[in-house]
Amino acid sequence: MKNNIKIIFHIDLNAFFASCAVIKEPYLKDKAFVVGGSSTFRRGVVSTASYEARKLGIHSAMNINDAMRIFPKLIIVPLQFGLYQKYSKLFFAFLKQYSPIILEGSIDEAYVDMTEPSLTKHPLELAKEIQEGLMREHQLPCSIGIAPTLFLAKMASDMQKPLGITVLRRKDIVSKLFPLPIREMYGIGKKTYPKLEAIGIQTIGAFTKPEHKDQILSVMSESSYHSYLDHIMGRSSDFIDPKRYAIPKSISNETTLNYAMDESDAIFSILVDMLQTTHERLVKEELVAKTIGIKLKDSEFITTNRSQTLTDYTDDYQSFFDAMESLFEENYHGEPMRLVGVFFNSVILKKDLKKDFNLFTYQELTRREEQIYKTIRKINDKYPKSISQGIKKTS
DNA sequence: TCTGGGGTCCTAGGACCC
DNA sequence: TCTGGGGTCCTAGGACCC
Repeated sequence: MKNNIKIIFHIDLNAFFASCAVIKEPYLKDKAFVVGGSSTFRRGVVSTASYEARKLGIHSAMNINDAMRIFPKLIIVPLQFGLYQKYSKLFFAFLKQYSPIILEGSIDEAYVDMTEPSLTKHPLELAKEIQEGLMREHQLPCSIGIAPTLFLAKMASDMQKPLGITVLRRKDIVSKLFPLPIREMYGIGKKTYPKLEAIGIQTIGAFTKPEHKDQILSVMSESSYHSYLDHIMGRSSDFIDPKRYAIPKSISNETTLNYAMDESDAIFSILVDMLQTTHERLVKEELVAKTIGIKLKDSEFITTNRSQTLTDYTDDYQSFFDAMESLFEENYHGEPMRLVGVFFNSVILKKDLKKDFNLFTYQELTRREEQIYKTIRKINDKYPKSISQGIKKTS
């Protein structure tokens, strides 16, 4: 058992893109609207629905056309990423007033270690202050989960929306977490929950029953099973690493085409455009990458990724271009494509490059040295006397 | 109903080396 | 002579999340 129980807050901005839209266009307040889509091409999906739209049965990931069919007077607000970035920054800056130990879970959610602040003020009071402060200063409604681990805090913040505050202690797990449908568990997605439901696991509580273990192992690996079990029982991580996600591990750019395109030159020129914009971002953020790849989706929406790892980390455009060109030539054979994209993998900070390289050389030298010593030891074992005599001579 | 775009993490197999 | 196991890197794909 842990001696020091941590107090982790998970703070989730409610309908974040919709909240930003209302800040910018106050007339949207209390209206049924959605953010997302690309109305000019009549394609795309709902990114975020306002709470009024949700009452009508409109939800995120829904096709815009379907949403319009439900409510023809639905207002469609285009995505404005600059706006979200701006309010996201204000959100995290606001939280830093309470604790420096913050993990940016995504653009609109944060994990904060509130153990220290809770020594002088009750966690519930702190949560109320944060919730009211975000609303008063930035017009951003949020839900807050308070728990001893990151996972439990995340589950707790989901329990009351909007504007909820939920405490989930280890002793509350059976009463508050166990009754939830298994599909509401963070990490269980649309592929896994039907499998679990099919074998009779309907709730999070049922998942934990020892007599169900064998059945569950028929639909997932033993390591996944134990990791989910640890999450549920409050045995997973309570450590917040602010540096996690600070540097991207990959960056990418992709686009869905309006129709299935099969002109090789046209597809390649789109790829070149995407390489340019992705490469610009790489340089702007002072990153280097080692792997470049292309992503293609055919008219059946079957995805193919093809990548190539270069000999070294680099930000040299021509190297990426050449690799991309050969990947395209080797893998594209004239099929109609609905989506094309470019991605960089194995991304690191440019300033870490020297360090990494030195580390590599160091490891390489160490490895060679060890080999040499091994060889010497072998010889030593074979001819102990002559070698020791030799050493004596030289010393 | 023809289906976004940007990410993270995990797994598994093959190649290669020791 | 045959066989083996472990570690690391690369590639591809899948699941999941916002």
